[in-house]
Amino acid sequence: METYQGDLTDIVRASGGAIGSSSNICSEPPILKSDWQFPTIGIEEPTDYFGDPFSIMGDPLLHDIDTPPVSGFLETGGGGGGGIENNSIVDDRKRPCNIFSRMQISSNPMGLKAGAPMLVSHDHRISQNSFEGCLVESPVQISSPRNTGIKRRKSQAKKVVCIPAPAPANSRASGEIVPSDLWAWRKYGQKPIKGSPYPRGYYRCSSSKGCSARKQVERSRTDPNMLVITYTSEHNHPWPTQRNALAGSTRSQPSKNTSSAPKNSSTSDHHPQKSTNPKEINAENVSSPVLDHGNSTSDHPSVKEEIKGQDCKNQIESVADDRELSTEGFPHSYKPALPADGNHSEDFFADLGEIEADPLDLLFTRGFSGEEEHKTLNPFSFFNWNTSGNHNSTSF
DNA sequence: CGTGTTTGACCAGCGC
DNA sequence: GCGCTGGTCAAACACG
Repeated sequence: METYQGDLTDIVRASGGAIGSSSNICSEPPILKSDWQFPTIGIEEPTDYFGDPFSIMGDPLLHDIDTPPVSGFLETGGGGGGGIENNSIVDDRKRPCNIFSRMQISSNPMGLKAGAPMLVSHDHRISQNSFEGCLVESPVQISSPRNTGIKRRKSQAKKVVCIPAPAPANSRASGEIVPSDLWAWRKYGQKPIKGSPYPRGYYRCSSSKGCSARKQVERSRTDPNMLVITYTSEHNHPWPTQRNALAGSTRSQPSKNTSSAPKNSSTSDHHPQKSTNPKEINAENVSSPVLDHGNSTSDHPSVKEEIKGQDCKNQIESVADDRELSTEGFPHSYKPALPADGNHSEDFFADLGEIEADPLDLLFTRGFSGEEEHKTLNPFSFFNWNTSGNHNSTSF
């Protein structure tokens, strides 16, 4: 459970454009809508542990939960693909503390087991306002077998987000997709998944040493253009003021990797290989820091709701309709768990500015071209994150 | 030196 | 209980 802030954000971002397009969401590059506006939910104070800005918000999902929507909720067994397998989360969701409770379970984005039940919730509050797309929540315990007592598959809560693979811009030459987010992620493993031509990459938050936030990135089996990101655990720290991860990350070309790349190449996964370039790194990380806590609101973009076993693409489409994401895919309501002072945001983004091609960059600069500068400078303004909870800043 | 990626091996959960 | 599979570790290596 951790904050998925950033991650989701990224996702959103990545998917954002896609969302706009109906059918080809996955393949098409994000399209920015000038008229799009973030939802004006005024989340003002991040809170909850980990600074979940959304903590203050009621659990949108609960609503759904209470009212069993279409399909049952999924409970992820943790295991298999994305962990979206079982259903049983409901109770947990109601828990205030459970971030995942806020999340929605998406259908099997990955095209995982057909039988796997997925939870879908449509909370308009979320979906429309926050972009939460389809998050899958599964009770997952964060576990690291070797580490402390976290158990692996069993009950870890997971959030699954399906997002369109980042457009070429974010992708590497190799074609790898690199969604980016503000959180620093370090890849600690990659494994081929049975039944899927694409390998799954395992990432852990490197923004903070103690952070247990993890995410899994893999391509959708059904739609290679879609990336399925599964978040596990929450960030135990606010959000990276600095991207430490970037430090060593810059490998323009994995030397070894190059060689190794080929291995992966087989998988053709985009995400898994993060690249060396900070940019790439960012890109890879699908989520955005901000969103994490978030609820999943940030996810929306790609997130689809898999109701009825539709595959991601379909889901996404539906989502797109509902939510008109910004091109960026930022969650409307999402607010980063930043320190109250606005300075951080600036600094933070300032750094971002350094990253070329950074999705964020694009968002703030290109995407919103024509907008007021301050917006560009202050990303949060987009989200109405001002303490005042303004709505306007969000309008693009 | 710090951080990231790659990759094989290990371990545990799960299904039969 | 066994085998399969997924998740994580840790060594080796690369980059700035």
